[in-house]
Amino acid sequence: MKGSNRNKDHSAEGEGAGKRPKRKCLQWHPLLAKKLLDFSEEEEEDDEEEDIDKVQLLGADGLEQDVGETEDDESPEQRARRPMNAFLLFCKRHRSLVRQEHPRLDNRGATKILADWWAVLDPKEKQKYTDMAKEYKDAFMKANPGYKWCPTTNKPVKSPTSAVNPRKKLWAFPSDSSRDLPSPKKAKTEEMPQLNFGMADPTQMGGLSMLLLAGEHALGTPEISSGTCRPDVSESSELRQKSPLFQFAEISSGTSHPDVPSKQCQASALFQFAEISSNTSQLGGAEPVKRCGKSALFQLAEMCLASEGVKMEESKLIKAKESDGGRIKELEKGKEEREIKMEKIDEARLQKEAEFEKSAKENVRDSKELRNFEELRMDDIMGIKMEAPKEIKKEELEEDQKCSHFPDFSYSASSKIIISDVPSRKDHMCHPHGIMIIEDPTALSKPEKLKKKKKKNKMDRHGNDKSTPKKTCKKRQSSESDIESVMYTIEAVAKGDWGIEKLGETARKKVRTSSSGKGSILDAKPPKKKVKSREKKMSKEKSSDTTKESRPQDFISISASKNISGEVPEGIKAEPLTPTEDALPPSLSGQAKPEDSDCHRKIETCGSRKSERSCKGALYKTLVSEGMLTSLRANVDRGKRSSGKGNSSDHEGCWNEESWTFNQSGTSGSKKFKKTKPKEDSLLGSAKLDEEFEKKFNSLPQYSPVTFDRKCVPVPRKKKKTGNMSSEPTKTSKGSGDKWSNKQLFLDAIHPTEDDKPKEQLQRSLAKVTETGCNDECSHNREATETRSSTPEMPAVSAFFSLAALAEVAAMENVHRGQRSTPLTHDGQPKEMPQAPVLISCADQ
DNA sequence: ACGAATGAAAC
DNA sequence: GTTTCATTCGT
Repeated sequence: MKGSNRNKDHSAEGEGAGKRPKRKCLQWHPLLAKKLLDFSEEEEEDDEEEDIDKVQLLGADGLEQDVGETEDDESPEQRARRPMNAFLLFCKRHRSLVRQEHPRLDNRGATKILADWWAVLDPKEKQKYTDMAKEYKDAFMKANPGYKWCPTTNKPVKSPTSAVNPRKKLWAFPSDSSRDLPSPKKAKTEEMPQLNFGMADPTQMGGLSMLLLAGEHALGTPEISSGTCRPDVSESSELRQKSPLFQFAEISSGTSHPDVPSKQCQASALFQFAEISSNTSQLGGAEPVKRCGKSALFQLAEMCLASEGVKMEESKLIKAKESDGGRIKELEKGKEEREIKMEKIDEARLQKEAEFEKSAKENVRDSKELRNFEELRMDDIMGIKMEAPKEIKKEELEEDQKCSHFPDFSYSASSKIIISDVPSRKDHMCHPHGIMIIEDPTALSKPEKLKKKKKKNKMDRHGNDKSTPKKTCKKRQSSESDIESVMYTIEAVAKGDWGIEKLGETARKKVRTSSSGKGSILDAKPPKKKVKSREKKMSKEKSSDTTKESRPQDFISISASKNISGEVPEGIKAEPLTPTEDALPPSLSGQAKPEDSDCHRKIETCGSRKSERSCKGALYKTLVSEGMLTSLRANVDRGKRSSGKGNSSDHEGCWNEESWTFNQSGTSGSKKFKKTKPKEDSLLGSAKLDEEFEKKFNSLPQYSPVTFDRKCVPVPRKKKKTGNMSSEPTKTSKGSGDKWSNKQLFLDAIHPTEDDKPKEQLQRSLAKVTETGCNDECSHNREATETRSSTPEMPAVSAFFSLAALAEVAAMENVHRGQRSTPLTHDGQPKEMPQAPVLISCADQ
């Protein structure tokens, strides 16, 4: 939160501030705000017409707004920014990566690099950006019919009132100014979003504003929406066909759909998505909104609490106390019941897991595993829900399931990231199953982990890796994270106003504060991304806990990020844990995973049991030595900074933040929804547009620097050496693959502008890690991986690490940091290389 | 504010 | 063809 807004946008809110805000756009006045509130309250469903009238009135008051389509000219405020072109989109998406690599580079330099990358970029990939740009443009135009790109030569514009906007924006745009605002930028301002929101709507929104309000209102009050909405959605057909963005634009503009009511009901895919993820309410707008919302969230909260409780117990066992305890204790108090629940759940999970493992073992194939895993997960979820609900009434449960279930499913499909073993050997090493699933919902782990993790983990690690009861571990892990997640959830709820009664006390507090009135709804949006992600995560989190035997620590969250935007990185978990350790028959293990794991550990004890830990340790050491951790950290920090924005692409940021979630959920999710139920409401016109935009934006592929690097090896940035690039299409494209490939996580070494050394080192180290001690298979596999480096000599510049591995490392790092010394690695040489160029990027489709 | 890049649009 | 501006942020 904090970081994000600083940029330009504040202007909006504090118009007074005067800062530099680029644009003033129509500003939002406090007065307006009031009005806004009123409106929201009063009507939710009034017809558009009325709304419009009101709007007009408002407009009159506050500003002039011409709703008219014609373009008007002058309104200074409006300023919609022209849509970004493909290259800009690309820049936006990758700039952070570039910056990471080259921290010192100024933007210009970064831009150059980006240009180079762009030049090198595979046409196919480029096309994606182009298409996105086009789509966005179309949507934008639709929303702003009269919009002219250029003020025409005359650009009197600036001069006139130039004062206002620093930057640009002069032209007018026609009708719905509202939309303009939403332009990507604004939307971004994460924090202020509310403000922005408000700003836009009241005055100049025109009909749209009303719609938006109504929509928002609806959100706030599920019942209404539910009543009005129709499940079917007549509109859907049309809408569906169009891209969400487009639809959104239409809706917002009011052009296309006459039906007010339906609109209200239907939220844009994005919106829906968010809602769903949040569990809040209106799932489909369709039905039983209320219950759904609550239940899932609620359950989640409970789960968290429960886990917390468990954790506490364990922790006690381990060590009597923790400094943090206070909070936890409170939670604990009431939560015993939950604990019980958790236990049950756990049991169920265990069983399932066991089954899963078996199946997994049997099926070496990734695909199979994946499937199984997913299924399993689903089952788990189901089971959990089923069981958990005891308290909850059956009816609610059922509904919840419907609601949540569906969403979950979709999410899981879309949002989960599954990494197959194949790609990354390393993963295998650590995780027998080899399949990693990253769930968005994972939110759990991160935040808390930090705090607690450090403490606890230390303890655990020190003392008993093994000793700790399996359960505990798991629970613990989840628990810790859970708490955090809960907290987040709470916040989210607060913002969003979801009704979460039960959440912990803590939650309430927060909620209260934030949720005040209608505004709250609005508020919710701003944070949208975060909220969404969290929500999503929440829904699933439980499932993630599964790892039983393994120790919690293993999981990793890439905690570092935690602070970041507060989002949750989510947990990344490696489910599989260690078959090797306990029960796997050698034969089975031999097949695939175990060995891999062995590879990792090579350093420590190759032979005996290679626990994941050892692998981790090895990895950690390597990373530390190479300075990779440092770079990761840096990235994380960077991520914090930019956290709000969509582009957060940064590694950690990625996962943590939206990127991951977003992406996944975004594209696929939205689409699904759309198709399924297209609801697009007019609700938040602009907001949606933005959201859609962001969603899409996030879904755009992000390429690891390595990719580009390879392409252009030697040259200095300046000219694009097209030659090289062209030759090496390598993998850039591959990332685009639809399936999991998209989601693969690449850990790449980025070469510093000109420095090759680091890179080489990194590579070497990576190779070491991977191969050392490994059987042939390991290396073999590695090669097999998509990544194969183009040049045989450099093994793999980009090595794939499993998320789990990374997470583990991160966890270690945290510990390390906390203690100052690396616990695991005694010798660990935590030296930090200035900037080890390591990037983790996720490519989505 | 400026600039670095690319691209789209309006000249 | 040229001019504007879209994004990003360190100077």
